[in-house]
Amino acid sequence: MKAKSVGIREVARHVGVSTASISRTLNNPESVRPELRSRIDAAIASLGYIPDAAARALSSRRTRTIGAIIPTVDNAMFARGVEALQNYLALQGYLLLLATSGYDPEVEYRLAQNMVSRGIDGLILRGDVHTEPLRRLLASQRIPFVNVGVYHPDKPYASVGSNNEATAWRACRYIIELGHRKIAMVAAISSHNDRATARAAGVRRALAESALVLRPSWYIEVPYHLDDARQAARALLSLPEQPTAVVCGNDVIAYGVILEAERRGLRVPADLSVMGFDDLEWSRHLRPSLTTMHLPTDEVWSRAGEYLVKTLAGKPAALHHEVDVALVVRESTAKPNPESPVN
Amino acid sequence: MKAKSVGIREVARHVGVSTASISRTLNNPESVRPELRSRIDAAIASLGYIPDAAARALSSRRTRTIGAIIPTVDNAMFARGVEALQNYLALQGYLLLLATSGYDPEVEYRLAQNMVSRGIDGLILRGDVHTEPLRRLLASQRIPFVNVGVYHPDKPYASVGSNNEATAWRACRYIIELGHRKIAMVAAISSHNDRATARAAGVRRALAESALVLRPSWYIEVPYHLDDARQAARALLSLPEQPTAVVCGNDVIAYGVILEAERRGLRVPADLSVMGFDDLEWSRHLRPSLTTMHLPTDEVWSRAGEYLVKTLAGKPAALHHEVDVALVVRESTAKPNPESPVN
DNA sequence: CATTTTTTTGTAACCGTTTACATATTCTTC
DNA sequence: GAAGAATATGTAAACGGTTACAAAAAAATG
Repeated sequence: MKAKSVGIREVARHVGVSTASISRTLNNPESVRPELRSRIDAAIASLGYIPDAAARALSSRRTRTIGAIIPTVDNAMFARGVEALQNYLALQGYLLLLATSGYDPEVEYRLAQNMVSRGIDGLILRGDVHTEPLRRLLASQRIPFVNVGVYHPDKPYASVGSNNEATAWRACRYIIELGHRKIAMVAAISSHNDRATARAAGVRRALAESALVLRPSWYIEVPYHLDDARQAARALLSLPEQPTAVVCGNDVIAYGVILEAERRGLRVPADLSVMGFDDLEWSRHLRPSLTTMHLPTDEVWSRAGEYLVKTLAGKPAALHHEVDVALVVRESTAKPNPESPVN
Repeated sequence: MKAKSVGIREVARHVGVSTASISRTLNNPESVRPELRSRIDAAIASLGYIPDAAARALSSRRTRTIGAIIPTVDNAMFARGVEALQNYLALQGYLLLLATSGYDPEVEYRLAQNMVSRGIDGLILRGDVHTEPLRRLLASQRIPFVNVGVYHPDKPYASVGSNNEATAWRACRYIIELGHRKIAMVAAISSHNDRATARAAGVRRALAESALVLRPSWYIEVPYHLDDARQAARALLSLPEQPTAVVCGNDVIAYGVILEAERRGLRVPADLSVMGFDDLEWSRHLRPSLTTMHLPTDEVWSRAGEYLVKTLAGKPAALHHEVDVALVVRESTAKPNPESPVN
């Protein structure tokens, strides 16, 4: 009845060698004579032997597994990034252990604990708002980790991403240079989200530099859904005084704003300019296509993986990596139109 | 220098009991006297002891980890499903080990092997095209698994999803009943994708029942990207004889077709009806909003998790579960228009 | 209160690998 | 071809928990 799956001793007995040789062919093939190695390989194949990773991890203290904790996978950016990351890791012989925290640092901490206990070799975290216990945990276990989506060259732990504040500043600057003065922002929820916070800060700074101010009723935070973005746009466009441009925290929000504006009879960009952030795959296909800041998501994530793999291999790796962001001008932005009904 | 992280023996020594008691408080708290238990809990907390999952897995032969192998996470349906699944599993105290195969059964098999060696308690697979070795592997290791996104009550292994053939049939049937006769299909790549295959078959059957036939030039398969869908639409709409309706393999394709049709000056649905499949979150927001078949993605995936959790707990669970799909009529479909330029 | 039953705790073997170290084998070199 | 060096293989002790079984303590019974 019992399956009694084959272990390393079975294989050893079968070939007539010691378990050490089997282990070696598996982990360090060059160290065993080719003739023997091939006999062992044959036996492994014929017996269908699969090494037990738990035992392996226990005795070698390595798992070749990298953990990643992200807020949610139901977000095009993360989905894409995780895909790129997992492809990179697979190539390097690592497996990805993925969990989502729902933007809750408490949950993030528990997940990290769970992963540590499972023996991950390294950890990838999104952003930068981690609890102190989490940092202590990783330090005490000597687990290398990297923050993705942020770039903090001054901090002592690794990061790969861009400077969100500066990027948002550029986005807003572009809108100002187009001639807009009445500029609103629909941002992502900033609580426990340093990227969202930084982006809002960048916009504020750009405005301030032009002696403009983001009035409270022109700043709205919404979840990552078209519904909510439209809701925000509705509120914005019902105000007695309306903005001529909206800078958005991400492309999904921007698209929601466009949809709602057009539903209300406004033309984008003639009556309202809308600026995105992220440059999702479909942003260039929309009508109007989206002016946005392009982030090289794939690169960010695979570089994060690269950093860990290198570090684990004992090779030197730069602690911080900044990726290039680019302003992509498309159809959703234009000079403010004095003829427009909103003016 | 060495951290020498605390183990169970440390804790035991600290409290002055045997390791067995520590283990028991961890795994079966009721079996230890409350007074002792709380002393142990305190020691665990104060020492910051984290049990080593590898050792645990090795000696108990359980990991409380569920594996999932999906084609890609860069697909709104999968992303959403995985999110729902992981939430459910987290609630049940399981961790999700995720990997993507890129629609390659060979890769899928290798990933499964890797996961098995890591000791997953159960496995979730997308669809139904699995290699024979994979099935043998799971059988020999006695690892319960479930196929997601398909419903095959006649097969001996678990499935949860809908009957894609029947659903596609309904979609096409609806188009036919609107009065369309010139019907094209832009499908997802069918190789190694049973859902795509089944959907195409359903459309063909519906057509056949109305004495219609899907001519070869009106059937195009494309990857899951707006680009490719638009390309296909371009080809379709350049044909000497053009269809009045297009049934699409999923919502992304449908949206691509709409975008391209409108770029070419056709109005949807006046000149061309477009039918989607899946009902993504944004499908109802588009202009025109998408007529499509609604699939309860979240439910499908969490039910898959539920099946495994129940099975692992030794509770009985139905081997097959069919979810409800619904035709959602929105703005992208209409009766064929005799005035239309395409006629 | 002695005896039996039940509950709590301890002992130690075991889970399936890896790897330091010892030993055997093969290759160089003179 | 013997001595020494280099390489290949074997031996056996970890790795850090779990758990069957034994022993001790507490509770129930007559």
